[in-house]
Amino acid sequence: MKYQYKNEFRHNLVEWFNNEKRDLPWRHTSDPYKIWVSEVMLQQTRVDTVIPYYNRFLDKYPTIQDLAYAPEEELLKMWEGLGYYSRARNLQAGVKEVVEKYNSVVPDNRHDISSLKGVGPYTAGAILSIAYQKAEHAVDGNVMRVLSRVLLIEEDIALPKTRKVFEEAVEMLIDEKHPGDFNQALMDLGAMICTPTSPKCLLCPVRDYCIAFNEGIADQLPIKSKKTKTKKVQFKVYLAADQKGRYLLEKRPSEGLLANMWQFPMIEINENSMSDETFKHNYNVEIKEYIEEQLLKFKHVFSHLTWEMDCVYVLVEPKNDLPGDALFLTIEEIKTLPMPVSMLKILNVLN
DNA sequence: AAGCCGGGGGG
DNA sequence: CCCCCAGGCTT
Repeated sequence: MKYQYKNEFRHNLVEWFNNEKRDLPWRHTSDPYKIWVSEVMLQQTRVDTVIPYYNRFLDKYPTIQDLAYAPEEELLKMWEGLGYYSRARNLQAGVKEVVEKYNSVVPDNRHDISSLKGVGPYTAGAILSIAYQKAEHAVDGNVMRVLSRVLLIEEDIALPKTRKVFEEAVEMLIDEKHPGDFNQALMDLGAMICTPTSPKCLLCPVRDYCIAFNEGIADQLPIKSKKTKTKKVQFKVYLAADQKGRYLLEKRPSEGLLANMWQFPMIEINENSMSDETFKHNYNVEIKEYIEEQLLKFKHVFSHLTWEMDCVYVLVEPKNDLPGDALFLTIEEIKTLPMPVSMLKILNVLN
């Protein structure tokens, strides 16, 4: 596979980047640890969302050792609202491994860095190219979109095997002298010019070298097959206060959706089960009084799932020991726990 | 290869 | 309503 204009393409792209690049917090450092943090936060997450999290996170954990030994609950609280919470746990596991097995020095080769928890092909290439100036590919959604247009690649980017096509394309095109700038230039171009819909081709620094633009089909690329099917689940959520005005909270299981995050008790609504009976049975409590039959009702949307939440406010009295993962807490205590956004919406009503 | 894993912004 | 976002892990 050859591309006769690659030298000009490369030059124009990096030149554009030097003039137009966004001023982002992680572009003020070359610390591999900080680049690593930014790349993990940016997985499936927009730049504007990440910026405040990134600043707060590195203020709390300025060095790799600070993060390696942070309490998980505190770590999750710092990640609260970002989503994909396993990223935080995997990041800490990877960081801890670097501290203990690599003398706190982030590996500078693809083999070793890829062995770290949470570091996949993209993140490995991003850290290696940006922090260490290694000529490594870093193929993300932006890069696939840009190069599918420039090189008229019509493979389905939803298929895992397609990534290899783009990795080879980057290896062909990459600026060996400025690999970090080259990779980031592709991402900035994808974010600012070569956007998913309505690409601003007239402002594009490499449109002369873009096959799709010259054929007038840039807006038809990339090809992506996957479609999302979203399920609905109904829950009755119990804001259950005891005599002292504390609320019943529980910690979610250590695996699966929203692992280890805290929530108000919620019972899935089935056709053939009574939610209140299940609630009383599961938590060993008696419902003394219904304060609010419908305190709050809302939908919370995930990627593949929608929770339909029906929240009630009840006064309860413990009849026996609570389950091991549940306890009564004051509002102030609740606010220190990591909770998913769905639960923060409910917590806000209590104030 | 396909499913799971959050949340938000934009068309 | 839809899609997509500086993806990775598990099965």
